[in-house]
Amino acid sequence: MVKKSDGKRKISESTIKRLSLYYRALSLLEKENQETISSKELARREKLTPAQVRKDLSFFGSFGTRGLGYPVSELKQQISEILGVNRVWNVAMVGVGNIGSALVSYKEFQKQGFIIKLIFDNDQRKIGSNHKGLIVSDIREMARLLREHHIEIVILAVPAIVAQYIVDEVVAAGIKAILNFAPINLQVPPDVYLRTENMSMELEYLSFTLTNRRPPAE
Amino acid sequence: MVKKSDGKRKISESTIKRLSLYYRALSLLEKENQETISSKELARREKLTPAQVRKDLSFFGSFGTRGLGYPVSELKQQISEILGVNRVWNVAMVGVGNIGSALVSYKEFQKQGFIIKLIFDNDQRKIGSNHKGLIVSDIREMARLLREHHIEIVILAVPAIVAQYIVDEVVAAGIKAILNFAPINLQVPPDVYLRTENMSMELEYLSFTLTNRRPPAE
DNA sequence: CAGGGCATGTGAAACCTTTCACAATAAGAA
DNA sequence: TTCTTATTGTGAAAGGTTTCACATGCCCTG
Ligand SMILES: NC(=O)c1ccc[n+]([C@@H]2O[C@H](COP(=O)([O-])OP(=O)(O)OC[C@H]3O[C@@H](n4cnc5c(N)ncnc54)[C@H](O)[C@@H]3O)[C@@H](O)[C@H]2O)c1
Ligand SMILES: NC(=O)c1ccc[n+]([C@@H]2O[C@H](COP(=O)([O-])OP(=O)(O)OC[C@H]3O[C@@H](n4cnc5c(N)ncnc54)[C@H](O)[C@@H]3O)[C@@H](O)[C@H]2O)c1
Repeated sequence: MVKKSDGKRKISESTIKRLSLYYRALSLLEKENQETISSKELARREKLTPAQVRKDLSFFGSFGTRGLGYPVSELKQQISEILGVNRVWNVAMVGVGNIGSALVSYKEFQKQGFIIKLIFDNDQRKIGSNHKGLIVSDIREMARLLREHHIEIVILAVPAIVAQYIVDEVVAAGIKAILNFAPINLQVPPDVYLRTENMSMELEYLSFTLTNRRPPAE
Repeated sequence: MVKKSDGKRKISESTIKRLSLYYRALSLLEKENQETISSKELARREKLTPAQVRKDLSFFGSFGTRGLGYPVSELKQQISEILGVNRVWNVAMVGVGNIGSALVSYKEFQKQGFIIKLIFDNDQRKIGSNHKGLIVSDIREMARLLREHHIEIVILAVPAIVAQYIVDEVVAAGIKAILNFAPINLQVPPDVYLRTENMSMELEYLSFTLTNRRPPAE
């Protein structure tokens, strides 16, 4: 039994992120041919609590069997439907510099169904060159190409200074989902989903914990 | 007046992450020679609420002036002390592949005081080669070199399959802070701070929102 | 086919975070 | 100096998330 019809469930960001963790864990378990898994064991593997695992899953349905646990393959399939990763997403990369090229070369994204179809830059020396089988397109062709190739997700790896400008173009081209790597707060209309990956923030978080940690046993 | 002595304040992860945002915003404001900023304006710039900004800052002290706002340079300085970014951190990178090289080439980290001093790999073809002025060291020398160069933070950019093994070595070498890019849940002792940057999770989050978004006006 | 054991699913409680709302108060005007 | 205006700093309220605890119910054994 899967809850589908009640369209106004408010699922929290943390629940969705944990679904990603469950999905990854279940993929590994499936490879190991394990047939079922308990919330306890799944929690242990992802450093969570069993109650949290059960509560998260319960928002979407009842997938387990009392006394036994969850069927690995079936639950994985269910979560893939919830996350929308049971399909292929057409992705474009904008900015083929250090981080942009690294991401284009990363095969895991493709394996997970995020297929980078187009890559853009404004550097004449890069336009036309080949990156892992993809030809760098001119940024001036972006709006047209995004539409023609039915791109649904854009990854932004351009300098922060031009990021807002590019976002405006991307939004104007009808894109509704953007993953941004520039360390800047970008403005988008409410129907566009934006996630910003901020690596400096993670380093600063480590810096904070190192700085403010309890002094080692006085 | 700065709260310093009360050592058991529990500061939430989200507050710390927002401090990073404030810090970045204040750096920009300082460059624009703005002298003061209100919680209202700071909130607007980072898409937060004024109350949140004030509450966050109030955990650490009273930095503002009623009726006027916060002094930009002074607040920036205070936050840099809180985050521990008013100093230099010695960093090592393990794994000089796609993402590792991209991060080593990224000058912003150095500018922020996170200085990559050492880079490691186990690939004989890479060991000894030059990346942005740094020579790739043999992973077998890691424990010794980490100590000799007083490294405090390690960035992990190795394949997931070897990540736990490397973490164990890094921990054995006395490192207390690790930023991990491998999509795997790593085990560390309680006195070691680990942050994992999971880009697939962000793409899956976008996939979820695109899949489950309210259908556009029926 | 009955009973014990085990793990789910879930309200309720506990806990944590954000927002509200206003007294306090500094700056600048008059 | 006193008044006006603006904005902080912060308890209290509201809202959200996690954990607890247990009834429920399926599996497996005998
Ligand atoms: N390199 C990293 O490890 C890293 C880490 C965290 C964040 N970032 C962020 O990611 C972004 C890219 O970083 P990078 O190191 O790859 O920089 P980079 O300079 O190597 O790459 C940026 C690319 O964007 C292209 N570009 C510039 N303006 C453009 C435009 N108007 N249209 C299209 N393309 C344009 C450039 O030609 C270049 O190829 C930056 O915002 C940076 O802050 C990078
Ligand atoms: N490339 C990306 O965009 C990207 C994105 C997200 C996550 N990641 C993760 O980051 C990690 C690195 O990815 P990548 O694309 O750079 O891979 P890569 O294969 O290009 O680089 C990995 C590097 O680690 C080195 N290495 C392997 N075993 C080692 C060992 N035992 N000791 C020292 N070095 C060792 C390899 O020689 C190689 O240089 C992976 O875990 C990947 O899942 C990468």
